[in-house]
Amino acid sequence: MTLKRATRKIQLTKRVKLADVCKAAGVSKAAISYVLNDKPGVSPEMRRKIKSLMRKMGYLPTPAARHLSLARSETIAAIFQDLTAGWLLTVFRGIAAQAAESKYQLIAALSSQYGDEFKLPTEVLARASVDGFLWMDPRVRPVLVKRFKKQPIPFVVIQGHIDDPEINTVSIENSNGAYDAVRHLLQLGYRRLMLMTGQEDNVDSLDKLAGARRALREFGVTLPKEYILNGHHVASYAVEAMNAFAESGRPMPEAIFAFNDDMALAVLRWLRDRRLRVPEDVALVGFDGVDEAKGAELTTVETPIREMGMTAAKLLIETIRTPPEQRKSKHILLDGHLAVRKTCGAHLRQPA
Amino acid sequence: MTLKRATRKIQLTKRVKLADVCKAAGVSKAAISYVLNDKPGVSPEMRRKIKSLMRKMGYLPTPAARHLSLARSETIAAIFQDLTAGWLLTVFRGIAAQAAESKYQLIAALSSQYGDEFKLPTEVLARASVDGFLWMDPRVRPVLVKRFKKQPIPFVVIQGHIDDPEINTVSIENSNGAYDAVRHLLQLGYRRLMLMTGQEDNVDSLDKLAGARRALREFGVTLPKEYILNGHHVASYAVEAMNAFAESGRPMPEAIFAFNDDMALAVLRWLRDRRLRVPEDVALVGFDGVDEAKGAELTTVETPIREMGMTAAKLLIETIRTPPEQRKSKHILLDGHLAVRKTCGAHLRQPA
DNA sequence: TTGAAAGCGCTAACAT
DNA sequence: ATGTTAGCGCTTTCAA
Repeated sequence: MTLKRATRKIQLTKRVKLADVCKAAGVSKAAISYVLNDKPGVSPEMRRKIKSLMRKMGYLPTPAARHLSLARSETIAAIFQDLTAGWLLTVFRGIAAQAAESKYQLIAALSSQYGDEFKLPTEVLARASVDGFLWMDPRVRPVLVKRFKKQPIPFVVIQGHIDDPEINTVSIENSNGAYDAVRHLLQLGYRRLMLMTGQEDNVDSLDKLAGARRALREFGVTLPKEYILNGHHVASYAVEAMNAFAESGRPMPEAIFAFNDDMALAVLRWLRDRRLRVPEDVALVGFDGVDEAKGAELTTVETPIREMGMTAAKLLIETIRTPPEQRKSKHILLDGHLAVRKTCGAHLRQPA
Repeated sequence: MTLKRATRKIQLTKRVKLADVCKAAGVSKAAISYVLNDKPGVSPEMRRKIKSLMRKMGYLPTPAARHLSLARSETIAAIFQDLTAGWLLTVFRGIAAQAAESKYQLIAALSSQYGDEFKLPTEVLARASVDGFLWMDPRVRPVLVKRFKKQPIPFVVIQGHIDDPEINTVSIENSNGAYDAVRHLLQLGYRRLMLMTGQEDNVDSLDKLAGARRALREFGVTLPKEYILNGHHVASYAVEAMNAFAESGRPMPEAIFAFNDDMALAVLRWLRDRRLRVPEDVALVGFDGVDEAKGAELTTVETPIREMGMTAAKLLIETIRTPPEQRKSKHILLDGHLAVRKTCGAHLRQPA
């Protein structure tokens, strides 16, 4: 690390405040405030004069004073356990886009540094001027959430499986999407299926499993438990699971439904590394609709991840803008839909 | 989109304020404030009593009031043009980690929605209670930055190539890193080299080019301009450039130095798709040290991206905590270092 | 150890 | 159209 120390000191101007401008302009504070907030009550010429004076003096209103006076900061916080590429980043960018659109500032609070899933929201509420917050943490549990209901500050839980009528939630629907994916495979004639799931206690994974099971039941297909692999929703685990499966010597499935695209893409690579053709030898369907899926021609359940972020932010801001006594909480569920591409083999089995 | 409308209204508790607690406790506001801020001046028993009372009444101090009173919010803003996976996300997470470590809140401001590179910082300063900001935008120019020097709020420019002694900057060193990479290739005996650069006017790219040229000069090697390809620092452009080069019919280079890993990895795939062995037929070196480079055994100039974010945040917070009249600006330059792996062929040419 | 009161810099109701 | 002034909810000095 190279370090140059600059010698000259930074120039110092004391902060100009509203009172200074008002003195210089020879008008009252109210007039300045009106100009600042584009409100009527000031003559056009005075308005111009004040504006140019503010610019000349380098006046910038102190947000904290506005926040206190107005009792709102037009700032929201997004609370995430972590922010990694892919899913989470997409949700976050959706939130950021909607916040900007609604002229709100966005505080990013990552709990990876805090450990406790309760501490972070508490910390943010205590230290930051926020009008509300978005909460996206797979660890949030109804009990936890209840403790925040007492605060008179609104929040929205994202993909949190909280079934409390008093709490705003936005989630992506899992069960029907998984149902569609499996039904699609069954309709194409595949019978020996494999599921690559998320962790056993992951609610999203359980929902997808339920959907998959529903489709299997409708087609009267039974799935031996050896063909349900736990990939933890993570590519490397999926590969391990495939390796273990291969060693077991069981016949390869005709088709695989992976509960997310990360795993599906890993499985795709795994299969091709072993000279298995996709979809000719093994068909494959994923879930999520991440960007890479398109390039890989992966058939997958495309879900509106970015929209979920935007929707959650919009819902939060709407709630903030609604007088407390008129607020009603909403549960918004966003549906995915099957995007049929090459890896499921539909183009081979149902020629147009 | 399915929408369930919950019927029960959210329970409403009016916000408890300091005055309420002080009335309930039968003490003055000062006492409450002391307890709140862990300051002396209150007897232990009273302190306990007040604490339990605050909890019971669900009292949370209003941050905006603190901010105004203290003239600081312990909040900083990170201003990015956009937040995408890879480099930018890594910088951002470094910032977030350091902010959390220093107990600062972090505002994420993305200019993708604003367009103008000047508007966003202005907007943030006007609307958010921030004590300072980090500015990471390849479009920042010295003129632009000068306009913010007048504000009495500190900021740090990240990877911005601002050579102003009064402005704090943190950047990653490009030229020496590129020099090391090219010298390494030359030392291994390669002579017909190729450079895959960033955009012509990109300062980072120009710095790397200068470093590369310096190494070439030292070895007396001249590089025909046909072997300097413009990959715009982007994978897809790099592939296009390789395609165009292949069509030209010129002999393939013995070694390629790509100015970032995204391009290097793309080139790696391109080469292998054409049955060219790396490093046996063509050696390859990248720049950045992204996560994927390790898996691909890519020799690359590893740069401390995350550290840059952390360092910038730390510098900003230090500046904030320094009385204005004592502030001195710093220019911090973080060095990368060559990580020798398989794609440069060192293990073949210099057997241990 | 405790309390009273003067800010912090703005907004907005009210008076002129 | 413009000025006056009482908050907003906290911190902190000063006096008791």
